[in-house]
Amino acid sequence: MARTAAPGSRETILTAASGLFYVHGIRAVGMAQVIEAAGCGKNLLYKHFASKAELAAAYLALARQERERSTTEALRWSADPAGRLIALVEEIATTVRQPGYRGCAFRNYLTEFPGEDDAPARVAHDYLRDTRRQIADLVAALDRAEPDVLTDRLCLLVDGLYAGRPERAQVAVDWVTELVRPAAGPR
Amino acid sequence: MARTAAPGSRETILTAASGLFYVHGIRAVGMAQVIEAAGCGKNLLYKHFASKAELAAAYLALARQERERSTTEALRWSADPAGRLIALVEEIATTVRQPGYRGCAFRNYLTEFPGEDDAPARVAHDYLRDTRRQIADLVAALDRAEPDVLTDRLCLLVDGLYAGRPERAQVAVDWVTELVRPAAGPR
DNA sequence: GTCTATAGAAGGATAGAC
DNA sequence: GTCTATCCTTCTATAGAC
Repeated sequence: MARTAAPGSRETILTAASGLFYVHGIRAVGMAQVIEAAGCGKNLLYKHFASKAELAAAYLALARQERERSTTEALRWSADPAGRLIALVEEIATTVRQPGYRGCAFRNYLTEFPGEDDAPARVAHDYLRDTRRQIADLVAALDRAEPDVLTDRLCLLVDGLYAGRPERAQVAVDWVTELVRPAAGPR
Repeated sequence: MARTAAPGSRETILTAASGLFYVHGIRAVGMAQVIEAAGCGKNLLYKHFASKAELAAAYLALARQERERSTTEALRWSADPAGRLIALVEEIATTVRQPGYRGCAFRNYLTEFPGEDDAPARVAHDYLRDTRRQIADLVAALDRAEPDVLTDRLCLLVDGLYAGRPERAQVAVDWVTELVRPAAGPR
């Protein structure tokens, strides 16, 4: 019988690539670097990922999975829409405060590859569209007047939170709390 | 006799490079592309700019000049701090709404070259620091309680405005107006 | 023998720099 | 124009597990 394929080699490569891509940017990282970090041969990498674009798409897809896992976990303890919106922003604030934080992977990709319409760009655009829709749905559930304005404001705030410094994370959380619980008492 | 250097050749090259850098990103544009767009020889480019990093630094310095020209022009008609803050954000909103808008050049650079500490990175960091300080100064002039919180909120809002879609530009302007003129009547 | 893996050479394009 | 270097990708050669 033939030699069995190494299990988990795809994950090993993808994990190595993800770390490098996020820290240094995708354009700055060469395939040789990924291969060295993964400790595999070139053939194996190209067997799992036909091109660098596909590897980048897989990197973003994995990032989405991790983001969604964190988000659903954060939303687990809040039942009402206002609490869920606060938890949503709190989770992003926690992410932003992490030591190695280097921006949103999806927004970073679209900045690194502007105007492109390949597989990773679609993953990035889909993620941004879906997360904004999630905010819109929660705002709609708040049953307030002018939900569109509040949705836009929260999206603006989230975009600023992702882009900004960790020092402003708490300010964003406090602000959202104030916005979705207007009569919540002193801040 | 030797031929005299073409006057304005530096500006021609820098203008060509700036357009390409902003639209496609700096990493995506090669020096050959800049040379072709500028319609000059390679030697002339390297006479004016010793390296691509220097050309990128000049591109960002030019972008800063243009931003500051627009900003001072926008602030010209407002004397009070609140009006100036609104005008500041209105000017950014106008920029964001322009057809070819592709993000803030300085923030884009820092995303394309993370962790770098070269000449263009310094230009970018200086610009961000100074613009944030400008907001802080205007907020201080408002003479309100908790100026730091309002400053952070405005910076958050501005970051979100730069990062987001043009459709949200008006929302940002309205929000700032509400923030700095709390009793300004119906929106 | 057969399959998978690594390692390295080589293709072809393009990069920045002189 | 040229030089060197590096990019992504492919192909070849070899070693090891079944």
